[in-house]
Amino acid sequence: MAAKSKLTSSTKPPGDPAAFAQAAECLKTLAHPVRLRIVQLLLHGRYTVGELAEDCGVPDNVASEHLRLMQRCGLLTSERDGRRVFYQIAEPHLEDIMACVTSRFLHTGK
Amino acid sequence: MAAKSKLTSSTKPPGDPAAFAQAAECLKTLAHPVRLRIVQLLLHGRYTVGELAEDCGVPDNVASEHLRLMQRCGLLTSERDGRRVFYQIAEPHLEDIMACVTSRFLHTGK
DNA sequence: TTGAAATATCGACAGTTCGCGATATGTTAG
DNA sequence: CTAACATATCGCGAACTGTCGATATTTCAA
Repeated sequence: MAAKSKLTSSTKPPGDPAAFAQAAECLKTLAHPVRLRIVQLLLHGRYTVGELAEDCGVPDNVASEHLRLMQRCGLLTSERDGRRVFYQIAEPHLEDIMACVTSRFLHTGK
Repeated sequence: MAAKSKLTSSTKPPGDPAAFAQAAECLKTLAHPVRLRIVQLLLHGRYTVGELAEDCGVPDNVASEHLRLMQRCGLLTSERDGRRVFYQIAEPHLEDIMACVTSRFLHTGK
């Protein structure tokens, strides 16, 4: 049964490769300056595509694509109101993750 | 002075674009299945390049490149011991972020 | 010294991502 | 109806990423 020598590990945490793949995809979706900013904004209020685009300094269609990406990933949901579309946070853990990111990079804490 | 109408926001969180760019780069570095697994392992113990490579199911040189990426980003540091090289966590916030990721994707909690 | 082990580096390739311009869809007003 | 507005989608090209094979470096052992 070939007991592979365990050199340094005391106990290795279990890790389902598929779960890591999924987590990586989700993080990759988040790992973009504009998308991070969008998430931060949506955690604090309700915004239309155009408002998000303007704040981020990108054209509307670019913002729309970022939003679609995050929606496909399950991070956001959208809701139409007349001609406008409002996006909102769908994944509760985004708040925790953004808190980590914020406390590290935008030492907004304090 | 064109007071731009604030439609939906109550108060927008401040956001330094450069900070978001840096955060995004850091997250992007983390956003890879192998690198996530490596970080998880290093949070629990001390491993050589070869051990990490074997656990992740990738050739040694590939693991080495992933480690170098994370080192360049400031996430890890390395320490030589004979022919082996041990990597370790350099960025304290990695523990928090991995906790978020773990609780979402590897509901190892409970 | 020579050889083998552990890790690192390099060049090249396929695959992906990003942002753009143009166009398409959907909605409201006149 | 038509026109204007808000958002979404498509195709393209430039830039980047991940992986591989081959080679280089460092270290130990005999």
